[in-house]
Amino acid sequence: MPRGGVDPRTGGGERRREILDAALAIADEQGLGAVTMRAVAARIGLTPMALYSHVGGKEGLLDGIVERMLADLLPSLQASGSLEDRLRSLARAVRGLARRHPSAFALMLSRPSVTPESLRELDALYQALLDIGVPREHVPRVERMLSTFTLGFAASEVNGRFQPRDARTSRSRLDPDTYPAHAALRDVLEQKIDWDDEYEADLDDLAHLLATRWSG
Amino acid sequence: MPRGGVDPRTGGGERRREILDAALAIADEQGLGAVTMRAVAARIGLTPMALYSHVGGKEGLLDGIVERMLADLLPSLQASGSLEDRLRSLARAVRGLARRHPSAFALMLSRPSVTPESLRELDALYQALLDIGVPREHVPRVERMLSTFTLGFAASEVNGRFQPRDARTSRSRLDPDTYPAHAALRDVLEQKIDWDDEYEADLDDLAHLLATRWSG
DNA sequence: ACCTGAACACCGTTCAAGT
DNA sequence: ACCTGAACACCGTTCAAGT
Repeated sequence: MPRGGVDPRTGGGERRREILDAALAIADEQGLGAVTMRAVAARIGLTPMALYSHVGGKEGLLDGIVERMLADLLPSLQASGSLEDRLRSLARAVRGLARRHPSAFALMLSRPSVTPESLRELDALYQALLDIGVPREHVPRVERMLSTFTLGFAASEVNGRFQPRDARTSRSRLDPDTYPAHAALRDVLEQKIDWDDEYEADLDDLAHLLATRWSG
Repeated sequence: MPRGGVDPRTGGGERRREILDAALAIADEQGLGAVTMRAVAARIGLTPMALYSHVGGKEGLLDGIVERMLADLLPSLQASGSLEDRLRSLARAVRGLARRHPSAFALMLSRPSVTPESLRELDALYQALLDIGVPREHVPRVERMLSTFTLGFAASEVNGRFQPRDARTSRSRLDPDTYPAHAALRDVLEQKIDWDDEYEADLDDLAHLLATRWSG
């Protein structure tokens, strides 16, 4: 084992960045399944084996993709405005990230992020929650709750979990006896959904929660 | 194309169930990556090609795994007690499902579920939200918000997103100048987290939201 | 330090054939 | 209807070798 050497999974360098950008581009164009050591290498004119010293292997390659995506969120942290505006700005940035990288975004919910960039983002979130008045001992938990919802919504949207393939047609033809609530909500369920509006309404609800939970 | 035939991806039968159970068992024992057409076939003494008439291919196999997991949630719907108790019971069942099938659970966030079982679960949820007093036009959105959080929390927990590999050691050694909020929360961040407690606290928050949002 | 080339043990899936 | 067997075009990774 290369004990004294540089960790092959995190070693910096331009080549590493070039590799990760190629992997992300392939994911965007052809899906995560097309992100292959061979395909990534070919896109930048290398042999598959050349990647190993830069990303360590397939798993390291996927970790690196998450790292690159998180870097995209940094600018939204410098947004000005009220605290709530900055939280909303970050939440919107997460959703925008999911729409830019719909296939790769799934990785965000499955891999812990411990890069310096993500920690800075986390720190800004902690500070915002403290300033809003969330009790110290609840701050990490509330951050996890908000990030879980934010990531989960974006992932659900881009993965199509919210849009069953035959939703509008079959949902209206459900048997009212076995699915009474569907029948009662039939007109609501047949409405076309604007996901921008839905997301903003969810953020309103969460802001309401933060505003009322520890004030009464 | 077999236009008049039975859809190969949804065709019932004991063999299909046997195949899906084998796939889920392999996912539980060796991870989702080990769920291979060849491995699943071998476990029940078949040739890989024999699976195609029952699940339609690799994608259909993964859809089937979701179908089998959702079936596990049904019993929790018959729970008695108050409406809030039944919602909490379902939320706990989702988390329990994730812990029984940590590897396969990731599929739940990426695939829309339109099987009859999942629709019945959805119907019960709609009814509960209506009874609680959520306005008709908000019910589908609130259901999506709650299910997104519930699935996202369970997925984050079992995937390790909440537990960065070197969390307790490195988090306490962060530079206070670049990570001021982490420094301010240092004692809180060093506490050991009980995920049962955290989940219940989150459910309390969401119940608070439902109780206050449309009453004032 | 960085990269290549050949080889190994795997994949999912098509196709023609059996009963 | 259900299953098999051989074949095809892929994978990630090891290893020995080059510069």
